Amino acid sequence: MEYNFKEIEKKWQKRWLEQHTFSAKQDFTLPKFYGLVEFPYPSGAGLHVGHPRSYTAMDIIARRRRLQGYNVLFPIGWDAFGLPAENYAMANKVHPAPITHKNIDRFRSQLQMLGLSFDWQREINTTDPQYYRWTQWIFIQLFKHGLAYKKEMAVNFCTRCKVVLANEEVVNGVCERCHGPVIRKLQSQWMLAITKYAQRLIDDLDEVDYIDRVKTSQINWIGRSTGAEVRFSTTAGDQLTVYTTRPDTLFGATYMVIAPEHQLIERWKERITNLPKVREYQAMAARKSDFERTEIAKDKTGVELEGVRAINPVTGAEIPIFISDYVLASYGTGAIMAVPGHDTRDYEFAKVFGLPIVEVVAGGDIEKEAFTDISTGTMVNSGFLNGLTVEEAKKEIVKWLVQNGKGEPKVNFKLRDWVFSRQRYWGEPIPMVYCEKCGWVPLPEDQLPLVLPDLDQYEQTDTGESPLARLTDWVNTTCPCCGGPARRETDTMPQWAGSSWYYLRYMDPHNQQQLVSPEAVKYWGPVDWYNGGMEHTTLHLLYSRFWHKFLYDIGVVPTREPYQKRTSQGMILGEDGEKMSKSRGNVINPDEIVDTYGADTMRLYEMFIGDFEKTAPWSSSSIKGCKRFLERTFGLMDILCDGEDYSEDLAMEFHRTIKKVSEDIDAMGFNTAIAAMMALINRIYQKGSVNRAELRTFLLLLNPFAPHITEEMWEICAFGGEISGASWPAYDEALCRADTVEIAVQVNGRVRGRISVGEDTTQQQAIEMAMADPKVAAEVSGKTVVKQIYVKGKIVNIVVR
RNA sequence: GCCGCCAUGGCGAAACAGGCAAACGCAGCAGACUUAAAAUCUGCCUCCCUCGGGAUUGCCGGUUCAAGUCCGGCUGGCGGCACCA
Repeated sequence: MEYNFKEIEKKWQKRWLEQHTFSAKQDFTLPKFYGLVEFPYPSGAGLHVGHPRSYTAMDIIARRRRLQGYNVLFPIGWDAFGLPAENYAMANKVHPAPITHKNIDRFRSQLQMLGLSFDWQREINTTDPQYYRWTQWIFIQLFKHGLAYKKEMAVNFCTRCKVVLANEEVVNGVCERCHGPVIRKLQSQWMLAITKYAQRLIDDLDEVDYIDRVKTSQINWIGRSTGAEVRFSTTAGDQLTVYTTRPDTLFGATYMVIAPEHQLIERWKERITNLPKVREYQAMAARKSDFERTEIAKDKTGVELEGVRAINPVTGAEIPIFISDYVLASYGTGAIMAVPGHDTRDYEFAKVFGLPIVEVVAGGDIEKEAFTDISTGTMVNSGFLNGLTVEEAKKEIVKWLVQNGKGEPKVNFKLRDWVFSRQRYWGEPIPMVYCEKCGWVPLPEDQLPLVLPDLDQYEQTDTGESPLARLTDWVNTTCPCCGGPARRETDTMPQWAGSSWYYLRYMDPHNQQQLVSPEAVKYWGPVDWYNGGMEHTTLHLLYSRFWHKFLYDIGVVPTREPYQKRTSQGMILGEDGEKMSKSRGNVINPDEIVDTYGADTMRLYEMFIGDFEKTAPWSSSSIKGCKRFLERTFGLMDILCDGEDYSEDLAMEFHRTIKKVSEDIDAMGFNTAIAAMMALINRIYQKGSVNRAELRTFLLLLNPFAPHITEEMWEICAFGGEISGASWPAYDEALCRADTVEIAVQVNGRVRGRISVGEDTTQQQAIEMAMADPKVAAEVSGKTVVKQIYVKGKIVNIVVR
C-alpha cells in the first residue's frame, strides 16, 4: 500500500470539520485544559512558516491532553484591525473590510490544511462588532474607574504615517512600521493608566509559570527603581523637586538640570535674564526627533537659566540651573540634581560647561571619570555622612530629608501610561462623546457596539485628525447625559486593544449579554498554557495582564493573572541563516511544503528542526528525513502480525518510548520525542515485524505530531473508533529498566573496559568484575589503588598512583 | 554602556541531577537490488596515528576520582533595554 498523503490529509481534515471532532465540550465537570496560541494578524502575505511552529507545538500538547481525557479548549481567531489593511485601503480606495475577510479566508484554509485541531466553532474576529462591542465596554469601565483619561501631551508623531505612535512603537527613534522619522508633537490623547498597576505587574509574576527570559524582560521594561524625591529651594522663592536614586551624593550636587519642557521655566520667565537663548534651545529640542536626541548623546548640550539659582539643602550653596535634553520630561519629576563626581552623564555635562566636580564617595579617581560603584566607596566631603558606606548614607540622608521636610523616599517606574488613541480609521471607535457642559461622557452601554461607519477616504485630515472626523453627521450627536449638542470622539483604539482580552472571549464566544459568563470563565480560566513569540513579551503580554487585573478588580474575572504558563518558540530562519524576508528572497511558503511533502511531514519537520525555544534555519533536505520516517511508519502495516501484548524483545523499548514521548511533550522537547520514535521504528524494522499492540501504541504516540497518517492507519487496522477518541498509552516505570546494564570501567578517568551489572550489584562485586578485565588489571598492576568508585548503573572508576 | 541567553562533527542537533561526548536526522562514501538511474535496504561516517593508542564540546585557568555540564577570567554571536537620574 502506498502512502498517499494528499488523499489521506484531505479526507481527515474534511471529517474533523464536519464532525467538530475537536470542539470543546460544554461539560464543566470534566478536568479542563486551555491551550492558547497568539491569534494571527491576517496579512496579505498569507501564513508564514513561523506560525505553524507555535501552532503545531500547542496542537501536539492539546491533542495529547485530549487523549489523556481532558476537556480541551484550543481556539483560534483573527487580530484583524491594523495598519496594513488600512494602508492597502488608502492606496486602492477600497474599504479595508473586504480585503481583511479575503485574507482571513486564506489564513483559515491554510491553518485547516495543516490539520491543527482548533475549535472552529469558537472562531473570533476583533473587527466583528459583536466582538469589539466588548472591547468598547472594557474601555468604558476603564474610564469609569479613572483609568482612561484624556491628556494634552507630547506624543511621538510619525511624519510619514502621519500617526501618533505609542512609545513602544518607536524603535531606535524611528517608526516601527515605516522607519520614518518620529518627532514630538503636542496632541490630546486618550491614555490608559497602566502605571497604576506597575507594582502588581511585577509582584504577580511570582504566581505564574513564565520562562525566565519573559519574566526578566517584563521586569526590565517596567523598570522599577528606588530612590528619593528631594526639594531644592530656589532664589525665585519656590521649590524645584528632583528624583534621584543616589540621595547619598546630595553633598556633591553642584548644579541642577531640568528638561526643556519643564513647567517651571514658564513660571520663571520674568526672572530669566537670557530668555531668548532659553527659548531657542527649547525650540531646537522640540524639533529634534527622538532619534536625533539619542544619536548625539555623547555631546551634551544645554543652556543655563540665568537669574534663578537653586540652594543645595545640605550645603546651603547656591548652584546654577540648566536646561538640557539629556533630562527627560517624562521620567521622575523632569528634573535632576547633578552630581558630576558620581554620575557619568553629569560628569560629561560638567566637563563641557566647566562646572565644579566634587568627590563625595572616595574609592575612584574623579580626575579621570565619574565614580559610580556603590558597593565599595566611603562617604567623604559630606558632613554628617562622612565615613559611611553608600548604603548606610542612603538611609541616613533619607531620614534627614524627611525630618527636615526636604524630601521623602520614592519609587519610580520606566513604564509610561499607555497612549491609547490612534488617528486612524481601521480600529475600534472609542465610545466617548464630548459635551461642552458635561465634558467627556461614555456612550450608554446599551448603545454598544458603536459601529465603525463606512468611509470612502481613509487619509487623516490635514490637521492630523482621524479620517472619521470628516463624517460630520456621525460626529455631531447629542450628549447622553444632558441631551445637548455634543461631538463624538473620532480617534480609534490601537491594535493592542482587541488582543488584550481575546482569550476571555474564546471561553464564551457567542454570549450576547456578557463579555464572558462567570461560569465559563470560572471553569476555563486562567489559560493553562500560552505559547507565543518573544516579540510580544513587553507589549501584548503586559497590556493583557493589565486589562485582566483591571477586570479582576471589577469582578469580571476570578483570577489575578490571565495566563498560568507562558512559553516562547524560536524563529525559523531562511536556508541562508538569515531572517526570512521578501527582499532577501529566502521565504519558504508553507503551501508549497504541504503540497510537496504533506501536512504531517511539515508538522513533524518543524518540530524536529531543533530546540523549540531556539532559532533554527530551514533546510529543504532535512525535511526529507521526516517524510521517510512517515513512509516507514505507513510501511509498518506490511509487517504487521497478530499479538495483543508487546513482544518480549520490544516491551522495554515501548515502555521507555512512551515515557520519553510523554515527558518530552510536556517539556516541549519535541525534537527528542520524535528522535525516540525514530529509534523505536528502527528497532522494529531490525526485528522485522510489529504486532497489533505495538502498532497501536506507536500510532498513539505519533498521533499528536502526525494526526492524519495515524488516523488513517488506525482506521485501516480497525483498532476501533477514531484515534482521536482513544486514550494515551500508559507505561510501567519498572519495565523501562533493563535487568542488567553495561557500564564503563575507568582507570584514572580513562575507559579501559566494560562490565555488565544488575540492580543489586554491590560496589565490591563491580570492582571484582572490573579487575577481571585483563586491560584493567594491566593498568592497575604495580600501582597503588588510591580510591575505588562505583556509581550504581553508571560507572566504575579506579584511581591508582 | 547595562541586563539576559548562547557557543558540541561537513550540517540541524542529543547528552536525565557532574558519570562511556556526538542519540536522532541531513549530507557524503561503500555495497545490495536494477540493463541503468531514482527509490529502497545494509554498512561506514569528529580528528590524528607508528594500529597499542592519543586528542577533542569557542579560548585560558580552577574545583572534582570524574567537567559539554559547576566556579573565575576572556573571545565571538543573538536578544532586550538604552541619557530612566
